[in-house]
Amino acid sequence: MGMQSVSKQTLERLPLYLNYLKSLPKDEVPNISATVIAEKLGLNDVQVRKDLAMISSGGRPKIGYITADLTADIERFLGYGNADRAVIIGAGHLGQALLCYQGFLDYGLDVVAAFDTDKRIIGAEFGGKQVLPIEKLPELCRRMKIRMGIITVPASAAQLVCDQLIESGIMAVWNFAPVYLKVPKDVLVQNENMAYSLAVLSKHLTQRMGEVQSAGG
Amino acid sequence: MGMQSVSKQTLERLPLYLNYLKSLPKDEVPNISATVIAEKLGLNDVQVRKDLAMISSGGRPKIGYITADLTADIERFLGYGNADRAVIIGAGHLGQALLCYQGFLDYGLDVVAAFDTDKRIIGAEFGGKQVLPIEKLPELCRRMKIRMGIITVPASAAQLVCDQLIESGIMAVWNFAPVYLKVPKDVLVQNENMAYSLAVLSKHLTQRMGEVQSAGG
DNA sequence: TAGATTGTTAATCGATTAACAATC
DNA sequence: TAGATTGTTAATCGATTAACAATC
Repeated sequence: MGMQSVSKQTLERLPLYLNYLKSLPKDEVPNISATVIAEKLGLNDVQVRKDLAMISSGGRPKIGYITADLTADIERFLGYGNADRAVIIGAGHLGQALLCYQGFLDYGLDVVAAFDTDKRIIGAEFGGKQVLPIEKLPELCRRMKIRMGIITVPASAAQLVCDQLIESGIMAVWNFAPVYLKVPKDVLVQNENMAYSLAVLSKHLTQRMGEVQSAGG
Repeated sequence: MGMQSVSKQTLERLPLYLNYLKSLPKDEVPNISATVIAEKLGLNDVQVRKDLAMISSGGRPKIGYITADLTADIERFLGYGNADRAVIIGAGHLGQALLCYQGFLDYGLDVVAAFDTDKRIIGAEFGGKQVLPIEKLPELCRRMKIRMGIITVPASAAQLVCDQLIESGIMAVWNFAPVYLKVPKDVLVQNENMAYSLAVLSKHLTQRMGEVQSAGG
């Protein structure tokens, strides 16, 4: 048990475990084993056990983990509960969708406002959150000690916006624009790059198609 | 050179290379080296060279690759050009945002329509694409030979929708719902799970904060 | 007890990186 | 030519998986 740093792979699996634990009928499954979690999620059981060992106070042989405690341990580790505040830059379709998404608070993210340069959209509200002029970004970030920025502008504007965010004190950038962003090494960029996903999906389809054709001919 | 199967990591880096190549001023950079690409994208040059060796006809010592040829090779490999057709299930905010996004065609994806169960939204158009009743899904998928489905429904409905997609002949699922989807092993699920990204970003912020505090105290 | 499950140590696997010969 | 760059072979690294003793 401990709050030591955890590999990126482990960090990405933790929400998956949490998600599964929360899907269990309440109070009906007091204990849960790594073996069962692994099986349900299509993973290796030792891997699950190692991941859980990093963040929980441990399970008991034959019995497994206490479901409620494990759930709480993962949530605490992921920082759900004390949400990070974030701003969105770019209030187009995607920005609006993210502004309206009510579920972020459950994942420890509190989107406080959006920024844009388009006068026609400044002042509008989406999901109860305002679109402000980009000029107000530095002051608001500093005043509210905001450390996360979400980039939903077109690719051509993304690096400029990223620079402005860093200038405003942001330490973590969630980038939805399909570009590589250059940042200082203490700033983390997480790319939600749809082109990556599409490449993987598309290649799978092409390969499947090839197989079917070879099998047929 | 060859169309052999490529690791997932390589597949995810290819759009990054392509993106960089396209950002170069047209006709002004006839040749490009793996060394330069690696430097600009913060990667190892041997890694870039190995990735490119999988899909290109090769570069020349001292000169590098022919920019235009390399660009074309990556696009061909990723299947840009002959787009995969896809349907979106769930025409809420995120579904609408994806329907409206004009850039998918550039990435080899042609979204043909959306489906929903909500009568108030059925018949509406977003980005020139219609929202149809979910009942019409199987027939349309079969008739148009659609093999990719995009899930943008709430978590609670995602597995049901996924089953319907597979029933309709879909082979690749792009899942935006924060749930693990159970599928036959010849179907590929690519999760665009924002909880993963948020976990990585949030942990970075927590660790940075810890460092700053230790440095200060 | 018997056996399921934990947690750890060792082996395997695959991706990244280093070293280097070939070449333009 | 000299040196930058390619492509390949070998070494390293880290994550996954297997093996196994401990334990409830």
